[in-house]
Amino acid sequence: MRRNALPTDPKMTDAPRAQKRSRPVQVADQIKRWVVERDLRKGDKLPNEAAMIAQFGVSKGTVREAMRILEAQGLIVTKTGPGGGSSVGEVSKDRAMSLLGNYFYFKDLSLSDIYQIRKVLEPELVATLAGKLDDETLDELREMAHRHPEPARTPEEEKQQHITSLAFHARIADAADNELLGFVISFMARILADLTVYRRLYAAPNRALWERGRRHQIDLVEALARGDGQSARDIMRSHMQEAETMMNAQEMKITREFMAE
Amino acid sequence: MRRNALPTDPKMTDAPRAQKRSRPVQVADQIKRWVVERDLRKGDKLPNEAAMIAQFGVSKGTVREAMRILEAQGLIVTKTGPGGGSSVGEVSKDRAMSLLGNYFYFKDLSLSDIYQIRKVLEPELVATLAGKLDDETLDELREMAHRHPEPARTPEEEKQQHITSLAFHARIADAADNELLGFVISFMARILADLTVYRRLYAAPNRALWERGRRHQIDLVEALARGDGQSARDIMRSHMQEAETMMNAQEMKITREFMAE
DNA sequence: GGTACCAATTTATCATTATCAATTTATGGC
DNA sequence: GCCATAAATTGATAATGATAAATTGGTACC
Repeated sequence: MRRNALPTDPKMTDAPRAQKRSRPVQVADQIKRWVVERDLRKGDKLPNEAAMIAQFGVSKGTVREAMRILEAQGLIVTKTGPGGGSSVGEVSKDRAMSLLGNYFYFKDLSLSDIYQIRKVLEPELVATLAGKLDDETLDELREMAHRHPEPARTPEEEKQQHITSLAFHARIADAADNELLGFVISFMARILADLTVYRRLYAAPNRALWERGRRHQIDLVEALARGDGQSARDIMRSHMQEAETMMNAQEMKITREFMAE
Repeated sequence: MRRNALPTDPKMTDAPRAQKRSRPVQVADQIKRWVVERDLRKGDKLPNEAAMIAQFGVSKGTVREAMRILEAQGLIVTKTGPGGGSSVGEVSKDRAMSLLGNYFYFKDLSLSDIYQIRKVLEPELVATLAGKLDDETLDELREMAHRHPEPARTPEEEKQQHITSLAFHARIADAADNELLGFVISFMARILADLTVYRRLYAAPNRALWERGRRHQIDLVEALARGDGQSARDIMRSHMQEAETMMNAQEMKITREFMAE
């Protein structure tokens, strides 16, 4: 299947274009078009600096600034030395999350915002994933679900357990066939994981609550393993409901760092 | 409330860092940190080129490349002239969508992927929005719902109707309190809108089907206006179900352009 | 003759410096 | 007030050298 196309220039038409935008940006857009026209894929090489200088009739500095633009967007990678130069580089999930994180840096997301979405998306995901996970993935999930057999006794342990739990959800998301669904869920897990660096999320929960959360994960993996989508959906729903309750019980200002790549 | 923080550098620790990454990237990261430390906001000014050259001890070209990196990510804007220079610029929704679109360029999303998510998110959104929209927004929605009183007679009209319908959904998403929820829904609407540029999405639908779709939108606006969240949710669910059916009836390869900023 | 190593060469990008052009705000004359 | 001009700032080019890494080629060893 042919792929999607890169965004080059929306607002301006072709004739009066080329004005008002800096040369590096124009060159970057031309390179994007060049890549799309040829349907280049990850690893395919671009012309080297000298060739671009000649082709676009701009200076070396301009070409380099254009390359930094494309590099910052994750679209190319550049290497020095013989056989080096720039080549098309698939945008990594990490980078995409960082760039999206920059957008939400200014947005003051709340925990309830995130849980409103988790509550509906995560059950949907596990329902479609039931019976489709390979043994290796299931084993990984089992390991994570069983990793902490006792409630945390220190804030450090608690933080570690929380991170493991988020990694559990992210691992499921990574297995999604639906890339968009998987991405959104992973993104939320990452936001939540970043938060724990700066603030303790869970207040000392009682043992019964903790045990229910653990059971949820364990039961979920087995429902996924035996292909029981409906059970998986129900368990996840219940799990999300409970997690949200715990979150809401906390003082919950969101203080997130700009995400790192 | 304090805001989230920018991603500077995850993988490397502080000591052995600063190696292996190009100077422009290092400078860009330092500027990010500088911005976060001072909690600068949109419009706040950064030091000018000359000052940065002095502060970081690098050449003008390096500083400029660093600026292009930050600019490409939407984090700064730069102006020439007296009183010009670079300043912090809130990442726009459009740019965030473009950058995210670059990621999915390589991912071969299918229509059913998108509808799997729309089916659960859009009903959730309208349920929380019922009774909370101002009159101006409601009027806009009414206008869009009523804009095409007759089924399309030509492919051009049909495309226009489809775009209006997606704008309807995007308009609702823009009104969301939950910025993440609104963003994801808008993003999906934009992907779908881009698709129509290259391919006719709807096959000649029968009049009854078309009329039901129109009714859905009209009824939805009124449910939102009178604050009836449950009805709004049900209507949207039904609407998504029907739209998905129409989509699935089509040959549906996804061929999207790289999104433009 | 082949193979493993190591140094020199070559091919790229990386980075600096110097200089001038373009743009836009500020200023001063009227 | 208006308009021309100056000043401040980024934009762009050219020339030069530094740095990184793959290739080449030589050499010793078996």
